[in-house]
Amino acid sequence: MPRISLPDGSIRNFHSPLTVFDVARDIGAGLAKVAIAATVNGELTDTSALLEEDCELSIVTARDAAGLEVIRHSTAHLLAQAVKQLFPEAQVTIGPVIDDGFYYDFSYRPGFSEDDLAAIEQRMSQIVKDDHRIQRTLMERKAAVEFFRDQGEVYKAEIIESIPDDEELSLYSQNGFTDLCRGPHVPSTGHLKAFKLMKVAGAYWRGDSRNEMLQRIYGTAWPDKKQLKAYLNQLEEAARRDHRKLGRQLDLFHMQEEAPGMVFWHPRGWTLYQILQQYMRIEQLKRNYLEINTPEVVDYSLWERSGHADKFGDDMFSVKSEGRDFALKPMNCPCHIQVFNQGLKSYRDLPLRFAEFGSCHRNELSGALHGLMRVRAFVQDDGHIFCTEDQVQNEVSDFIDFLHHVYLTFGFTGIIYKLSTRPENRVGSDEEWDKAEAALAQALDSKSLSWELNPGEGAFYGPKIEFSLKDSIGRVWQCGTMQVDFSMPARLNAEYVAEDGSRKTPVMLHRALIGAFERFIGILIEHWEGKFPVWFAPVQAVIMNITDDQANYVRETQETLKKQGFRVESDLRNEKIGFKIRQHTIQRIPYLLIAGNRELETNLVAVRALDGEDLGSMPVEQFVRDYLK
RNA sequence: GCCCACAUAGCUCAGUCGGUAGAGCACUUCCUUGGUAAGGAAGAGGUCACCGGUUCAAAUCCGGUUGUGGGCUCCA
Repeated sequence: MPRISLPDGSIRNFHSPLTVFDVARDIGAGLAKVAIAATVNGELTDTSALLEEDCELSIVTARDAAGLEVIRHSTAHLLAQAVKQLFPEAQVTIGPVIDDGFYYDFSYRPGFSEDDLAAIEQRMSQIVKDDHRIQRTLMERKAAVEFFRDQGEVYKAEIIESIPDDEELSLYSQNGFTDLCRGPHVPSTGHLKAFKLMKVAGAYWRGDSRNEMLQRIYGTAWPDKKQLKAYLNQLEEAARRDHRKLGRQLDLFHMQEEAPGMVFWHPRGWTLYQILQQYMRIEQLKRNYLEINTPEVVDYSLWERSGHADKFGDDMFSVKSEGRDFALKPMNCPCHIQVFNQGLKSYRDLPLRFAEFGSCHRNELSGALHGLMRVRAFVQDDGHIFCTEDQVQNEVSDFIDFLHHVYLTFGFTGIIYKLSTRPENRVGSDEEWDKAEAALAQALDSKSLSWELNPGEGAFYGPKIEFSLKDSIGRVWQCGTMQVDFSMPARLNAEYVAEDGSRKTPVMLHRALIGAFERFIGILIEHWEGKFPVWFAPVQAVIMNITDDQANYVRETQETLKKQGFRVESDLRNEKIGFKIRQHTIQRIPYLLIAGNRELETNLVAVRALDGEDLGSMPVEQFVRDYLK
């Protein structure tokens, strides 16, 4: 007779055998209806699970976070069932839960079109309406492999074969459709009330581009229609913040077919770029960086010596001139070593910090390009620190502080930290890797940052920390980086004279805070939704007249502000003031200054903030003091 | 590069059954000189991304190329 403890502290006794569902029904018919899973002694299970011993039980419904995951997982199975009904020759593979929904990968040579999605979704709704029971069964591994192979499901069979021998295999069946799955799942298909198939995409089997490309169908699922609708609205909202859209609306930049993956910056966008660069220049000078500049077109032999030609040759743009082969630099490091190598360096010179706003070109795969976020020509806030091994941790620590200072200036809080460690193919000794990985991890830990480990994802020359930010729809983009390099200084003969007079090879740290200006500005546009703070706004204020009488006053006032270095435009067009305000508000100008006869006579300007707030009339000097500075 | 879509005026988009293109905004000119998110009128503007095919006839159907978007892979 099991004793069941419930979350409210009560204990109920039952005669076994009984299931989770029985308990839920005992508590109330309403609960039994909405129960989709349960936790038994903290472990998530199906409502059909048998309770044979004393346990702590909590019924899971769609309202629980765990319940939502179950719903999404079950919706993925629902999708697979619908696909198998409509396209019997399609093979199932995997169908996991992801943020906001799920996907399922199928092997289906003809491929799915977007029209197919509508038909599949319709079939899914029908299966939900029929409310089929979902049943769990256990099977031995060998039998399971045979079971799926018999059905022609070679991918499933392959998955099962890769599962360890001792693990229990569970299968879930709904109206004749059976899938391998750890579960748990909702009790019946009728519990899946709000879902939508979002898109079809290709995805390589097991994430390897040498494998077959599968057909992936993405979907979203929610406890109810209202939440589904809210989610879809939220997506539309995010699309409004898209930097490509705002880039056009705010006249910041454009791209065109003749230069794929490269940016034409317009006056306002280039102003953003310059403000960001000037800000970074001042901040790094404060921290003892020495700014340099190096060539963009460099003889191919340097890339051969640095190792780039070997590993990244396809990604480099090359140029031939007078029979010589050149390449556009894909990164700045080899050039920085050339500067380091001029003149004999002493240990007293270390750490030596070079910085460059380095213009790089990389011939990225066409399919990888993405607005400002992934381009073929970009400028990095690149820097290389030449130092001794003992100086590494301190430099890394200072760098993280620097990065936090910069990111906080822009209001970024959700920074994602990843530590990528030694890959299989690498240079350097295990001792060096141990030391460098430990230095990076300790620098992160000493600041109490929570970071993810990316095992095996480091560069061949050393481990790295990646600092990433999210765009408006939650896509993660790497911006900052800190990499330890054991290889390149030696390859390119960098050395310094140590205390004992011997020649030693310095460690090189590659580092960037914002990463690429293009990407960072893309993220900033979305982060601020184009409403830049006044210090960053390409146009800080527009001053406008009401009638022609104030035209000269407006011109003079604009001149006064421009002479003080502020970015101010005037609007003297023969238009009503409401029209001008509307246009400049849409352009997200932080302050609008209005001059009518009242202001002309009193030598004031009427100030309106972007949010519409009337800040009153004031002398220009007061506006500068209170709002521009 | 691979999978799925898309490409019409400067921008946002419509264009049915294949019969040589349309709206709003923006632009130019004129009227209007006004007080905090769109004053009025007229005008100009398109080799329907590009190349080829089918057809008496192609923005429309078919094939290819380029670019863009969403994914996958990649991102030194």
